Amino acid sequence: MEEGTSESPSHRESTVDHGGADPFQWDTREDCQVRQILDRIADKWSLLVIALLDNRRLRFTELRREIDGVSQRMLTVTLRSLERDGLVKRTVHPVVPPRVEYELTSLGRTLHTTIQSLVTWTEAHQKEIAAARTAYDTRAARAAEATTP
Amino acid sequence: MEEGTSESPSHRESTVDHGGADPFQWDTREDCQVRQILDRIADKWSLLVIALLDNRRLRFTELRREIDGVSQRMLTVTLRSLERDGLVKRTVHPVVPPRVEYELTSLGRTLHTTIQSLVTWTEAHQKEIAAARTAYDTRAARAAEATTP
DNA sequence: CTGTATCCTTCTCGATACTG
DNA sequence: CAGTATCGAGAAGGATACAG
Repeated sequence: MEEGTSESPSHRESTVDHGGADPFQWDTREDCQVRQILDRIADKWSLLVIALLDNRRLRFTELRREIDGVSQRMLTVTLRSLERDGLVKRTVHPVVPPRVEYELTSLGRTLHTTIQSLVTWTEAHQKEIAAARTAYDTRAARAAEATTP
Repeated sequence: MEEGTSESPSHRESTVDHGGADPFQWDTREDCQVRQILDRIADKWSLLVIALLDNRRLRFTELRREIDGVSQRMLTVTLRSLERDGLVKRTVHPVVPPRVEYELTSLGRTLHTTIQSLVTWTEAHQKEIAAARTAYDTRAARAAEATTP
């Protein structure tokens, strides 16, 4: 597998070294911890997997069917990453044909809860964002039309 | 500019159409609203910009200096996206040389607040995640060594 | 100073084929 | 059923040059 490991090829230590006493200081470095988590939950499929696994155990094919559009490859890669991070538990039943089930770990469930606040924010503000986009695009269009009348 | 517009080339309406009464139903579609917001804050630089702009007005060059590693191009692209979404306000002072200042909008500040819960979660669980990764990698290494002794 | 335009490299992801 | 392996298209992002 050529990806999915994301074993930070960085030259710097990943451990945060806040200079002061600030409990939560944003990290301007590229290998920031928050960025790593965000990259995980914001990639194309992880969010959906975490959502669908909420309080359920699902088989590979069930996930694949529910997600609609995910390739076999990407579902595998996504699940491996989530498993590696301890967010998803993978259970292989030694039967034939193989039966593999996925479920959130307790850590995964706490992340799910946290993500909900983001979902809530999005639900609450999507109108504003849509409006801002429209306004911006309208202004941009008018500016372009002023340059080329 | 070949990017940054992200004018959803989707064939479907973006407005959410939950079938039932669930206040927050996850959307399995690709053009899900939450995904759009996540893509914004999880791209390589937006999170840092939002973080640095917290309660401050900064000039282009000041942002560039503070972010460390961002290219001129990507800072511009990032700021334009954030501005388009109504998260950042751009103020041009008609002087020469030009002076442009950026600050969070009130919408941007609420997003900043929301993101903090994710930062908090990350701070609280980064040890667990690191441990999970180590454990997974160790298991994987042992498995590989068992196949090729 | 604050951008925009272009080129070019790197990475991601999907399609496809094959396996235990 | 649940993957793994390989390949290629396209997007993202950095370097560089130029402009108002």
